[in-house]
Amino acid sequence: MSRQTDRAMTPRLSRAGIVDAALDLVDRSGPAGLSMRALGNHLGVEAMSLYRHVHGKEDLLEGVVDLLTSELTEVMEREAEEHWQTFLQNVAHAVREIAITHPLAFPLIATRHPAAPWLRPPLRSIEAVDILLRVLLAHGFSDEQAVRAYRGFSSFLLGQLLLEAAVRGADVGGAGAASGTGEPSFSGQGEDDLDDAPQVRRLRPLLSEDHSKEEFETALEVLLDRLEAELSP
Amino acid sequence: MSRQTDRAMTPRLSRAGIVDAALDLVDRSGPAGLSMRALGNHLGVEAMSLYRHVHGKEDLLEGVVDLLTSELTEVMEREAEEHWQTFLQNVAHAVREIAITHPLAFPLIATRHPAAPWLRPPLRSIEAVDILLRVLLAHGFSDEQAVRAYRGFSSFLLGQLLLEAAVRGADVGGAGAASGTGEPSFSGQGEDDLDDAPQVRRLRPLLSEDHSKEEFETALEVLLDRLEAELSP
DNA sequence: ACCTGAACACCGTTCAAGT
DNA sequence: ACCTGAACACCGTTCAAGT
Repeated sequence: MSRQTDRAMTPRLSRAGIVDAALDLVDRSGPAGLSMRALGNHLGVEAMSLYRHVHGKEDLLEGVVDLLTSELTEVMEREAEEHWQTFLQNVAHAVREIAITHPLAFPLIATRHPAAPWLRPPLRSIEAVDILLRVLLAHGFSDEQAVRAYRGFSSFLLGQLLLEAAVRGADVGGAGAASGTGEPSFSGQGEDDLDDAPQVRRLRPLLSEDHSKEEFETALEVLLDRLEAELSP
Repeated sequence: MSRQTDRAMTPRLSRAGIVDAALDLVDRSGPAGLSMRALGNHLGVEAMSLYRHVHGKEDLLEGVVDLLTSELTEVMEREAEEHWQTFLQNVAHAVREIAITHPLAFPLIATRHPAAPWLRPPLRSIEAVDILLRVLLAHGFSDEQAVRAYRGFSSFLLGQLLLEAAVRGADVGGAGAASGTGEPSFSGQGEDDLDDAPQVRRLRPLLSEDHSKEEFETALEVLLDRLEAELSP
């Protein structure tokens, strides 16, 4: 039927291909839109076939998270020789890039239980954490300072980017809600509750402005300044 | 059969009771452990009966989040006359209390799409945001400063508490994994990968220490100081 | 070696029917 | 008025069977 080499059937499925397709599905319709059956369908195959290449849905999601963060580890390896401030800047921007290009998938990175208790999302691999600690230690951080910096850095990234991803994810499609059909122009279901919230009503334009880029940059600056101050008091 | 008043059957089910039970289930086994059928079972009733009192699972989860945050709004109302720094301190501690007592449920607050785009978790009600803005404005914050403070405050809470809840949630039961039976003493599946991560291995004791309380307090201090500096430059 | 059909134990949800 | 049985369209996962 289809073209194939003489002896062996080229396998139509592979773990990498399956994980790619899974990320694709999540990007389009969120984690709720990812089912083994929908994924099989998307790949032109029955759902059961996936189990040859992936240990189950849990493993599949793990694969998606790894795919998202693998790029990040590469950045970290590449930038490991930079000054620690430049390094953290570039890592932060790389994580933000992931959050922005995959707003519906980013919560997976944040929310799924990491393999070890001292792995703090969004840095989810031992390798990544090791590089980060190594860079800090190489620039004069004590053990305690390096660990504290790691903690502050991860908290900062998570808080900032989860909220930014939520806003962008809502634009893309949110929790799989159909948009366009249905209510004609009902711009949110808490619209009249604003009568009891005069400040929110008055400041609505300001509250709706998107300053995520600048906020991220200045919050990152603040964090780096604080780390530097703690480093050489 | 069972005791009842003369005329009317006292309804065995109510929205509040259902939502209470749902939170109970989530607290015990995480969001994955909450199904309409399991919840019905837990309440001694068929799953279909729940639909009289709750619009569906989505609405049920909304109810759980509201239940978790209702206490928070009360705190905010009670503390609205305090100085803005005291107010933010007390609100922050109230949110942390929720994260600590409901570590498996807290991600719901963080991750579920809020009703309006300018509602930033973990502050999920218009009322709560309005109180916060009002307090800040009453103490000399400009509109822009108040909105910026609101954004910084929510990012801080989310990053800090989501990570703290994740750690505590893993102890409680995590993603519904059975603990105790199974592998005898296999303390985590990335144990030998530590060969390639010398810093992580060396610093493992330090990385495993839990300083979430102090970190929360000092990060909160830093945030408040920054807001104060911005307020009167 | 790889994919599939059939099957099992679950989901959320609806609706006519019972009391 | 409130709860239920039966049913529908979905899930994840297993396993013997097909090619």
